[in-house]
Amino acid sequence: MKKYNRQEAREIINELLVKIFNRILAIEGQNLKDKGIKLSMSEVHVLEAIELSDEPTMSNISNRLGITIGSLTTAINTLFQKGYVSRERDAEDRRKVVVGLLPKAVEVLNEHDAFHKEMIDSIFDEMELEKDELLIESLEKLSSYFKK
Amino acid sequence: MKKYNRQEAREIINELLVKIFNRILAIEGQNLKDKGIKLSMSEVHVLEAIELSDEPTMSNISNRLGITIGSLTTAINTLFQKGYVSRERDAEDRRKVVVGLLPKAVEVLNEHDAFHKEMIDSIFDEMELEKDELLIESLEKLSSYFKK
DNA sequence: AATATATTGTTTGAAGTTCAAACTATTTGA
DNA sequence: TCAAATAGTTTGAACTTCAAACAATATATT
Repeated sequence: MKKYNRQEAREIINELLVKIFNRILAIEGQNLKDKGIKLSMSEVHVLEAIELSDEPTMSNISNRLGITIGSLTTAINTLFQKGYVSRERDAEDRRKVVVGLLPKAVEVLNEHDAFHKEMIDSIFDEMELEKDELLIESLEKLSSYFKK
Repeated sequence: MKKYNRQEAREIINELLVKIFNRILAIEGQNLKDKGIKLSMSEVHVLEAIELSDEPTMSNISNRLGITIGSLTTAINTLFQKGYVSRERDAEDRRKVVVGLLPKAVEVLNEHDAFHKEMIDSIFDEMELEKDELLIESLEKLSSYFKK
């Protein structure tokens, strides 16, 4: 196996961090277009964040996305207007707004999920990574490192 | 070592791809602010693309960035106006515009580079990844996979 | 050489994303 | 009760990007 010194390793990780994610975003965006889905990637991310929130209030969703509530309000406005999400005040605490996914949104998320699975599967297949326990473990470490 | 099945592995990679990149962007943006650099991340990316281009014409740079030439023109306009880059027509082919980095830009790129190195070093340190040849090799594969 | 076509960039108008700050409504705590 | 905290919305501005129309230069064809 080729030996990597620290400098090479750094450059590889650097490149990975800098370039790859952009490329993935572009690929995903193209996929949406190809399927005739009239949503931007950020709108899809909003839908994902709603799906993943235990209590999908404006605060929780915006927090998960790392944007301000104000920004989220405008995003939800258009998603609501386009018929992707519902919104209503919480009966218990009427300051809160609870957002819900309408069927149209669920459909998009399913397609998006399927696309992701396919992409990752093809990575595994082409790279024969299936049994790289160490890789997965390391990626998990990398992931948790950035959660802080 | 914990065993990961394909489904778990997929979810971890998925999460990595979806979330980490945004976080890194945010961290880098904050770093610029902290250092009093009045540039956005996209502007820094433009400078990086100029640095990495063998022949930094508008086409080459925009191509590397994955944006249209038109978009790049507006970006270069402001970077030029702020004194970060030079621009001049190519003497050989007067259709081309060759962009250059001025000292102010070089300084920013050096700082940005140093920050990246520091970030990756601290990942290595904290995660004790230094000797994970396999990880590096796998990341390289992952990286080259997305270059296609 | 003259003309058509291709290449390289710029400009313009529009849309999308985001933020900060001012504001409204509701809840909680003193 | 009344002040402070919390949850969201609105507004105005900046930034990023695109597509389409346009201008200039270079290359190919006749």
